[in-house]
Amino acid sequence: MPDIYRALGDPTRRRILSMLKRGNKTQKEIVEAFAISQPAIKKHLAILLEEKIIAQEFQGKYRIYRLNLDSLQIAYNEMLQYIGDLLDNQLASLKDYVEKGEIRDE
Amino acid sequence: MPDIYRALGDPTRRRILSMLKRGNKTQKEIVEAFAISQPAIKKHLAILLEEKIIAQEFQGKYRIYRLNLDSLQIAYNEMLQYIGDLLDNQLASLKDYVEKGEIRDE
DNA sequence: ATTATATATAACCAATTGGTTATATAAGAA
DNA sequence: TTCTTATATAACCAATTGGTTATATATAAT
Repeated sequence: MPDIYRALGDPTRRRILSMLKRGNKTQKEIVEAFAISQPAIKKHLAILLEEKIIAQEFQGKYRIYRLNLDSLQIAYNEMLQYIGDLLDNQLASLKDYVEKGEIRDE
Repeated sequence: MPDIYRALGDPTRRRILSMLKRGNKTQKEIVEAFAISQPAIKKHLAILLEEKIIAQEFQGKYRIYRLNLDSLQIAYNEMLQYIGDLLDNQLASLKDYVEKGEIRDE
């Protein structure tokens, strides 16, 4: 199982995910957006890949990274559920409700 | 700021929180529920305290631990917001909606 | 006062993390 | 082919983590 806590447990990794939210990026583009070295970024990407939060595409000498929305969604649901339970939050069930389509905004 | 990812990043700590959900516990009770040593549990509790996810009460020779629901709620909201944004999830705003009281189930 | 119990602390260990610099490899451009 | 660029890998480092055992301290009970 992907460990979402590990994946999101670092602020640099969270910033990388936010970048990818706004569009797929090559490793070079990501490296340039940060003040740390290429190998350091590479390690963060490796962890995000390992936890299946992002995916990689090979295109010539480039590596193109994108969010893996499916597994993010699954991880999100689990966290929502776990912390929601701790808080006796009805949001988790409300969420199911929304997802089943009973509430639509379109 | 409390680091919720650090706090929840370990399965033993998540189990401790689930225990505390069902009622306040002394350190001894927590130790007895796990197969690891008292100092190991102590360290987990120290991290949870540090991140303000739990609170401690001194009662004679006992230490009584309880969930800190306030900071859990804040951390929860932040995570909800952050990951929700990544997913273009309307849940965050829906959540505000619920919290403002426009939806009631009682 | 002694003993038992709950918690705290110290010292240690192996693995992981987040960074570095230096260098190798792969692909594209001149 | 040579040069440049993008990525990968290796070796290193300090700090953190998650565990251990042994021991100290504080409180309560006999």
